[in-house]
Amino acid sequence: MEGLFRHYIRTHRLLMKHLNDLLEKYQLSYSLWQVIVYLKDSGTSTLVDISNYYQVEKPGITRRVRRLQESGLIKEVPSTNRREKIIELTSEGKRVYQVCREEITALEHSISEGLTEEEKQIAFQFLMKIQDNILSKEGFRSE
Amino acid sequence: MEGLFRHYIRTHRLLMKHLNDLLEKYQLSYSLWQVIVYLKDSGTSTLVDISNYYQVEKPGITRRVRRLQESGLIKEVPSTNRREKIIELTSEGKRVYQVCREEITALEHSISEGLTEEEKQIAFQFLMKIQDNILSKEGFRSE
DNA sequence: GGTTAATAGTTACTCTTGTTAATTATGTGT
DNA sequence: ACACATAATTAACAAGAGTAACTATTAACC
Repeated sequence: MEGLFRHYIRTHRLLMKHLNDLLEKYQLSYSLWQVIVYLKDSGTSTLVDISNYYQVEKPGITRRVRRLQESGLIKEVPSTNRREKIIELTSEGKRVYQVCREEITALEHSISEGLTEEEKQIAFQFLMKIQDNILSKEGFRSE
Repeated sequence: MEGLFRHYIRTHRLLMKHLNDLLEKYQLSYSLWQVIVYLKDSGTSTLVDISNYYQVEKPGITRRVRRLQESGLIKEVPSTNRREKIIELTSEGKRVYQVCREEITALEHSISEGLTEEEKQIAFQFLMKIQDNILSKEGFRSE
């Protein structure tokens, strides 16, 4: 299968460009969107949780969270633990999530046009398999 | 197909990390590797050709080419046209290409382990279809 | 043929994102 | 009580991409 990964990476660039164009309208980027999605799913979270989930170093998450806090999309939840910072979406954050979610879903549909459910299913399995293989490779060198 | 694109992007991060780790051993990165691959396929090229192919702005290509020239992997080809710069791989560049090519192919195989040719074929078609859809979307807004 | 317009490449600057290392503050375990 | 681990932050740095402005050269056209 010649060129599979090359096309994978090439397509990624195109996709990200569209996603970021879309999110830019809301003063967001994909990296900020990831935090929003994570909070939408988890309700509340610490920064370390997000760091582990996306495998991004903590300083990166600190920056993302600061920017989202500044734009009023997330807020800190009062907690007895004064070491960790627990955050959640504000109501404005939830609203923005909904709006973007719809736009992104529409984009995804238009991009998947002409593909059958079965093809998408196999593509999904392909991704999961690759992910597994990479992660198990990493496991062997103890990461 | 819920989460298809999320997984796509997530997997991309993992993949790039491995590719860059591999290329780092040769003082390369994926962005430099792209130029090498393009020159391997095309023989000679101008900077604008590369810029168009990868859809990266010209200053980015200028930077990549400068770095590759400094490390002696590409060189300028004498030409009558003094406006455009025609470049090609040096013999050292071709040697490095071969070495990296083998390593990358091995990495790709290990990452694709457990997938049938048919599955890879469908995944490839999936990527091509997405690419087409995105590009035709762009076409409509005249890019 | 000479002026105008387009093109190739570069430079300077900015932005986003990510990394490592060091620091502070707080919590846990023994 | 003390040593150790953990959460978060700051600072410094690097890779990569983008825009705008500029130079030099070529192509186009009247």
